[in-house]
Amino acid sequence: MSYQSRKQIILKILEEKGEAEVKELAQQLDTSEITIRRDLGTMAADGLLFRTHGGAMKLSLVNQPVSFAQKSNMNASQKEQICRLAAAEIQEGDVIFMDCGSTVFKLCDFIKNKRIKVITNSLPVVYELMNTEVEINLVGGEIDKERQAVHGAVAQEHLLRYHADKAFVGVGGISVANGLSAVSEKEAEMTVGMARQAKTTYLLCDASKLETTKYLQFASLSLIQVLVTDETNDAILAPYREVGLRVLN
Amino acid sequence: MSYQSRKQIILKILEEKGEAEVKELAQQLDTSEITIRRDLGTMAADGLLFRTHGGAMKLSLVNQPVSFAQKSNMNASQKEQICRLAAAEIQEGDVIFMDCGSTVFKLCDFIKNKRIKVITNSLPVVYELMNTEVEINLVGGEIDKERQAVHGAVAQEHLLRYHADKAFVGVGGISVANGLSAVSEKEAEMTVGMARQAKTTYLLCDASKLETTKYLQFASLSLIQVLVTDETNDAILAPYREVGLRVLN
DNA sequence: TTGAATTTGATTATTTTTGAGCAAAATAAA
DNA sequence: TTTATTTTGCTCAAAAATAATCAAATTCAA
Repeated sequence: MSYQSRKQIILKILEEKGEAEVKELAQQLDTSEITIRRDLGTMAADGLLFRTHGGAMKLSLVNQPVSFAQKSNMNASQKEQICRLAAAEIQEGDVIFMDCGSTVFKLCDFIKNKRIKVITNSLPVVYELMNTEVEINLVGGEIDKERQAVHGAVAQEHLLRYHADKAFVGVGGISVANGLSAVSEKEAEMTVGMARQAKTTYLLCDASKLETTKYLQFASLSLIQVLVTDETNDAILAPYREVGLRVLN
Repeated sequence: MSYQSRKQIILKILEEKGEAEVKELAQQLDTSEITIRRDLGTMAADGLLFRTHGGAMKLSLVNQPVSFAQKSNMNASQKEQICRLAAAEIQEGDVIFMDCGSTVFKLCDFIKNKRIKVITNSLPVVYELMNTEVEINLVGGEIDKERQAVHGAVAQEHLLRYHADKAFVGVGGISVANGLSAVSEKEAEMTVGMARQAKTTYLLCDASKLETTKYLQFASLSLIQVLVTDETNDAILAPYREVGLRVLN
């Protein structure tokens, strides 16, 4: 049996079991341990597996990339509903902004198969869309590790280069009286930046944020054009409609 | 039986079984082993199959695309040695460029605990440094999914805003006669951009790339100041020293 | 038919692959 | 830590596969 054949079998075994020992492989492939060791050596050099003492492991078990654990599992069903509504607004060929909020992140699931261009400052969004049809443009600048996103002056200037059909943004709080508010200046800055460069700005906002105000009030309601929410109580939504907002729910 | 008829049968057998041995084929086609070897040789040259020792395999079994993760694990120990040398050059407080090569990526392991600032266009580098002390600045622009990196005109302009103490870059090939060469215009552009904005440019280059030239020749040796390599043969390295390069090995 | 070109097979030399033994290194155990 | 065990890397030799060379057989075209 040739090296190539053994290689296929070893990879298959690793794929199934995750790891394997030299002895075990030698027995299964009916060859000597030294041959297996040599095989594992070259395969490790080719980056096909991770060599351990006494055996080998599947690569993905060793160097798994940072997983972007999103807080997006909170209120998952509400967020999904909001994103379903938002995604329905997106046309093939659109250029859209997506900011770094957890609700906006969920939108990824609904646009993976659309042929659109996404401009974002959110690393989880980039990661999520990496293996899809979507073209991605990443905002450059300093990375805010806490938010897993790019913020700052250079990021703002980067935004100015682009114009998009739609911007999808999140927010800390929204109220008819006080407009939009945020918990972070950075996020507020990015929200404003994207909204200014987009024809239409969609605010994705679950019911718990309606009629709340966070510490930083940063823009009036006129910054956005569409409010997408899971709130069903028309008494709460009516005032937003009255000031000219389109409301999707 | 003619070569053409044997060729059809061999291809059919490979299609069914995935692989076959010379002996086995000689028996089935009622001919000598040397003839089969000759057949397999020409067929492999024509790209119809993959030649193994003792036989042949179907191409689809062998030609799997190599991912970035695999590339970065190829020749891992050489790359580690190179990166250890490179990392020793980095001082606390430095601002450094890192490009999107797989050798440069390995440098991440050695700088995680340094208090430095990294400017990069490589997403794997960003992910790898996300949970470390390192401050990260991400080059903005269009994402090249194949290379998992940012490239293009906007990325170039982004680079111009920054100056760094050191740039750590990879390359497709390097030779005293032809200078630096690459397999992709995008990578070459980024390499030049980083080198121009850095006081000192370090080329991380494993021995296999020394004295090779890839299809795109994009800069002379004067672009870089330091060559970091695992090559130990001074006869090969001497010419680089003679033209004024500092060589670390 | 003749003769040139091609294909095939045999023989030998070279290369590649494999396995064994032993010292060095790494891991586990005390 | 020290000691014992396992695993590995190394060199060398045997075996297998291959390449190279040359001769025989076949094919093809006048």
